[in-house]
Amino acid sequence: MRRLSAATPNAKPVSATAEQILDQAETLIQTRSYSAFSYQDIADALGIRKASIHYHFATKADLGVAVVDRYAERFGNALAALDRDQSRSSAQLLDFYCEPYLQYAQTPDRVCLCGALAAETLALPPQIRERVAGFFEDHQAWLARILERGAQRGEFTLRTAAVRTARMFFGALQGALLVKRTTGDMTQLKDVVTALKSQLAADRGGKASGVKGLRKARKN
Amino acid sequence: MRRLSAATPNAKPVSATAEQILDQAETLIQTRSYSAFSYQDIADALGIRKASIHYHFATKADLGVAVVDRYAERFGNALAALDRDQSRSSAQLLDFYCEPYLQYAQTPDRVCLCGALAAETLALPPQIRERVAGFFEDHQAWLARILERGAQRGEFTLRTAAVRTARMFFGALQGALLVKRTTGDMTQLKDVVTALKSQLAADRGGKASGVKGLRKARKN
DNA sequence: GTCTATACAAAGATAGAC
DNA sequence: GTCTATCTTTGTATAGAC
Repeated sequence: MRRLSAATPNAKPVSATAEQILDQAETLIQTRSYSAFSYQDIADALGIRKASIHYHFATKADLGVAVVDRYAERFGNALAALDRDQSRSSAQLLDFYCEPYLQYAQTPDRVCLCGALAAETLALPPQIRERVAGFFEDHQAWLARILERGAQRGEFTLRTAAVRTARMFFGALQGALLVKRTTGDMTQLKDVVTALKSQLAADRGGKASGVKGLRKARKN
Repeated sequence: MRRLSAATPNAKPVSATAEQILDQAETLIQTRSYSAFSYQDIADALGIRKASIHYHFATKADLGVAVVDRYAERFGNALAALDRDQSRSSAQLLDFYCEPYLQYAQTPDRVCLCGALAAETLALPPQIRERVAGFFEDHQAWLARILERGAQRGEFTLRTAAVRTARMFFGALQGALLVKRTTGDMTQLKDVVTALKSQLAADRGGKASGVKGLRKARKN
């Protein structure tokens, strides 16, 4: 288990160029994968030379780590903020969570950075691999927390343990994004989000239905 | 939409070596991705030279296409057979469908071939891309058919249209497999399968519950 | 069908001038 | 910080002998 809020003391005051390199690398990993992008791609995009990139990020692994850290921190901060905000409904929080996925789905070829990296885990430097794993654990833990809370408030009906539902929820979003990009069918992601929400819709029983739903699904 | 049964008239009588090459390539794509594997990897594994591989598969793209075709056909045949078999319950059919995912999950580092390829769609030769898209469409269509049938028989309660549920189901399996491999947590896949089944569990209403469940979930 | 040899391009990375 | 130049390795692919 890892921490979400204090992900990294975002202390690093990276230069403007370094920032642009990170932006490009992030996009390239999301669209073409880590293995398939090169320093040359970034150099071309920014109008600089390969060697200049090595000044900012000595190795490709260093660059990859920096990209994932920045990405995870951005998400981590947003999730931590949502976590603290007790004013919103759990359903709203889930909506917020799905937002980035839906946004990526509107681009022709972007997926979640960590989803893309996960598909080539064994080809990744270990430092990157660990961070991707941490990202997954953090996000699924966050989702489980929100689902649990929503069930207690009677907003949702969980048909199995919150942790399991969270894993299904997360996997479905990641998988759907990959499918969407390959088939080009924009409705893929929307359909999955709709389906996920339908599964969670509270039974017409009222307040205690969340707990009731959980009980009903014994060891299931 | 594409056809499942007559996927390819599996007429090709490939040589023993070609078969071994396909096996290795399939495994390498599943574990390391298409971009990250090379003819050298296969040559090493089989104890032959790179050049020999080119005799069987002129280009890497050709090899990739052959791998995907064989993989899709294997699945396609199995699904078509299940489709024809009216004796099994829909729940059983879904169990069969999940089997390969659970088996991959038991290996340390294998995922679905097409799931792996989807993550690097833009780095793939178009012929491969198209086939992966076809695989996704076929499988989701198959799942939708089974879900629809199960709902009509009262085995399942669909909380939204079968097509949407199928997309959620498929995405969740694919996503979970990727997450599982990265985190190394064997329970990931089992949890998701459990969660998916819980979502489908028929309401205690009896026969007509499938249809009822569908009605209830209006435009949701 | 498999080998050696080789061509050719691209990759990640470093040295050192400016 | 960015450049040119260069090194080294690896990748895909071909030619031609066996």
